[in-house]
Amino acid sequence: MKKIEKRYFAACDCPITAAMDIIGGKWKHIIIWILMDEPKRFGELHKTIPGIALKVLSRQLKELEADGIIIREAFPQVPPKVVYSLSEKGRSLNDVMQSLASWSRANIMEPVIN
Amino acid sequence: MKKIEKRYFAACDCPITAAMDIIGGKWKHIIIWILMDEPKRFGELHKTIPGIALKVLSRQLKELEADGIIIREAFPQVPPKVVYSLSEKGRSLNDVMQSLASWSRANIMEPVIN
DNA sequence: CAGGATCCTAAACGATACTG
DNA sequence: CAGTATCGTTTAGGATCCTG
Repeated sequence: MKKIEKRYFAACDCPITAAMDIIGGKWKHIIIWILMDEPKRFGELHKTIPGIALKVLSRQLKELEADGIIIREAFPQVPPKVVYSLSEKGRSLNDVMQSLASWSRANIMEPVIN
Repeated sequence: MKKIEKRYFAACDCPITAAMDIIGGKWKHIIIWILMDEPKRFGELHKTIPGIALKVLSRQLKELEADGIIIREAFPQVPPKVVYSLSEKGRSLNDVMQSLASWSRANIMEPVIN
């Protein structure tokens, strides 16, 4: 599916591209980071991530689900309730995320709070 | 400079964005990965990374230099010679890169060789 | 509440030609 | 050799409205 077309660099011996392909982009890593804490509903994610458009959040979630990183669980009730959580594979990204976080904290100056 | 405009998520408590901002994109992590091995000239990088356009490689290198990740050393001779290498800060990304690489190797199926 | 549909913008990416 | 200039393409990201 999607991933196949997007994986350009298997030719070079850079084994990082696969991971970057999954956590790359403007929001994916943030979503994963948040879900690493605990499962969340769609609306919660939307509120937790300031600035993300509904459609974008929706699509990112779908892509992460397609990549086997997160699990979407829909409860058939009115109003609807959908809970997103990390899969086993998603949770295996923890080391990567911690590594990224610790480098960020060590190397980045003051964040822009506003 | 550039980084400031591009850092959107300091508001959320996701400390990963800073690192993703630097190694994100389609090529940055590949360039860093290659330079992690040894310094390379512009043309070598171009040959080592199949598919990257000259203009794109050039701009990525400039951005990485601006972020303090790589060092550009130009030798004033004809024909010109320019060598790119990782700075101390760039080399400090090694843990992150190894972490990404090991996750990728563990989780990704067959790369598309062609 | 969770999101799909539609339309739009900005920016990333790319191919080719050219220059100091 | 190491790029820059120019132009074109692609796609991620976004605003708004609508629906089961």
